[in-house]
Amino acid sequence: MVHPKDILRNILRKEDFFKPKPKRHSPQIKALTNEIIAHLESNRLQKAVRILFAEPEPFPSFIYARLFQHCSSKHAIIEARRVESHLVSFWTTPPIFLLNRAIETFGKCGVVNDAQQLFDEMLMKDGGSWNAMITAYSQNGYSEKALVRYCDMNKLGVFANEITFASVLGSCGVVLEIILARQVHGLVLKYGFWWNVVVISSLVNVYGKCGIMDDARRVFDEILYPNDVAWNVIIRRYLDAGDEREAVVMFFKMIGTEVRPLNFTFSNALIACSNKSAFNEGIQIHGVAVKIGFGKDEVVVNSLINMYAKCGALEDARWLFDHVSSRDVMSWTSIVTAYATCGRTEEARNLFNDMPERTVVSWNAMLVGYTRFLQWEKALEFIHWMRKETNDINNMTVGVILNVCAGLSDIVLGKQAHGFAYRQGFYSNRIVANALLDMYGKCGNLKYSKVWFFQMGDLRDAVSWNTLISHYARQRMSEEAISMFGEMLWETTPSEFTFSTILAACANIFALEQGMQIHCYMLRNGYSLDVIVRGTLVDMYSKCHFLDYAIKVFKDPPSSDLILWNSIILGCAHNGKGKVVLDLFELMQAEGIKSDHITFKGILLACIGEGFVDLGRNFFDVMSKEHCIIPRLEHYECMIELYGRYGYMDELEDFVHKMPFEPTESMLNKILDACREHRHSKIGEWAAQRLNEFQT
DNA sequence: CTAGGGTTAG
Repeated sequence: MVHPKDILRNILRKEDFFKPKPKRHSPQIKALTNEIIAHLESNRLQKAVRILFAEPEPFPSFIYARLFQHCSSKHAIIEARRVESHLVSFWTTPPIFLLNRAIETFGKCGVVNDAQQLFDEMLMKDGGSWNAMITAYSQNGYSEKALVRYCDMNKLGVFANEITFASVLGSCGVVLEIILARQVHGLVLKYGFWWNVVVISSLVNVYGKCGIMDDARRVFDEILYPNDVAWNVIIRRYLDAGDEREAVVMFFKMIGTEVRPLNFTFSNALIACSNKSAFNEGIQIHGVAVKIGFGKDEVVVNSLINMYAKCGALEDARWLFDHVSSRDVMSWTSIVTAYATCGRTEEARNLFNDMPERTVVSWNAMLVGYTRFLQWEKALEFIHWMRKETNDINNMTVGVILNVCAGLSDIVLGKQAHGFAYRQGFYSNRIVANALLDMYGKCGNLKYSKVWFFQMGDLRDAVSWNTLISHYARQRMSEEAISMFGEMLWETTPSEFTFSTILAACANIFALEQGMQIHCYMLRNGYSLDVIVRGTLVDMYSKCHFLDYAIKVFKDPPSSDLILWNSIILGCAHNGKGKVVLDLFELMQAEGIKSDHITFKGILLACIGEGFVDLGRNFFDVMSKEHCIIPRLEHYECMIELYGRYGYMDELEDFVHKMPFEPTESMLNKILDACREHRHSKIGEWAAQRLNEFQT
């Protein structure tokens, strides 16, 4: 069998026929050539090119190659164009390989149009020309064009080689072209390129990017000696696929081989630890990094800062930052992010102010910190400052600006931000579009939210559906929310977030039937019942007086999540199972679960239901004295209800006068009712008088 | 000689 490479070689040999015979260069050209080399060696590209134009005749071909090489590494577009123009002007037939170099250089300089023009004008092309063109497309983000060119190449019968395949697979990975990638996989095996690490790791990359980790792993395992990039690819793909565990496992497997990791591989492993809050593994990776000499690598240190911050070890992150030898924008941004995302926005801001230079990401990090901790005013002030200082914004910035408008429920501001997003050209970005949807909903303009929702078209995703449904649910339009859920199933897949929203809507209107259906849907389709979903399920069942089911969901599997315990406690309290509430509370103590103000609200409600006045008073005292929970308005309301309902009027009077704040209107009404019921005029008169003051 | 991977925000 004839190897395709040989066929290619034969074709080339035929083309040699058309080449002009190599001619001797004049002594003058030789002198100029030496001059060019001298300039290039001392890094004077411009002068070198100028000398080239001193003579309108061909120079030795290797000099063009060297000039192109310099243009590529310096991104020198003008010089590249000049060298190419000399080549095509003064040669009768420029050698194909030099034109290929020109195409590559244009590609590296980011001027794809120049590359394409030259490619289209070439009368003679070889496989290298196609490779150069395809690579130029794929390196500049024109993945579809790269793939189209590859198809043209096949149609013309030009053979692809390993370089073609590597580029094509890279583009397939960007546009998730799995079908073409599989075809290329077949050709790679057929042509016998299975030994080529570059090609095979590109395959691993495509499979991983398309979410087919099983195939990615199978191909990876067939690499005899994976190199650093191959390991990096498989680890990164596990990370993106959400399999952080396997990413870390693979990282340590790699450490067991001779291959020295890349700094980015450390980053990827550390990100995996951050996502899973795997502090111990993170520390081990830190140890490895120091041991094999990555302790001072900026990329690694920045990732370590992030890892420590995300694992809650802010002080360790700070220590690293303070001791890093050379701080760059990214380490500054990392430490600002660390402080901002854990709510220490003040310290984050101080660090931010000290930054020698900033990027959009640094600005955004601050903004995200403010919004996550609901500091809307500060966020707004920051936005104004940001707009004054820099024009650098991206979709993230616009999204957060819209979040701030939503948080402030300021529709006027929101509309301004809407216009801003439109003018800045971020209208067709998914994050921005969803933020816009959310903003109109939170500002109370649900009507426009819905209009925009339909206008979004292809931009609409599961997040958009969740957003709109949650706004319907939040604005007490539960029926609409539930019917939208039905429509959602036609277009996209619901998430746990969707289910908890819908279940809450069901609970609002006591739609037991639908609630149960949702519950069954989740079980049938293998959704995990996380604590949030279980909490809403418990809520839904107990609101619909289906306490047995609520308890079943609560019990299995056992959980130590406080919110879940609160849900069942409130559920029992509202269903008149006060004694169960007290049992549950005892169990909670035994399990060592810390209670909060909601737990105690449930307990007090239970005492009201059962008429345990002394017990209730006792719990109210214990709450602040032993559990360090400051009683809130609703706890005081409960106590007033408790004393009032069971006629403990002296205790009631004493309690009300000792309250650290003025009684509210509804409290006074409650007191008045109790006084009527139990014929106790003294405090009743007082309450009536205070109520009158309220009305005037 | 050309080719593959890639940090910080949500």
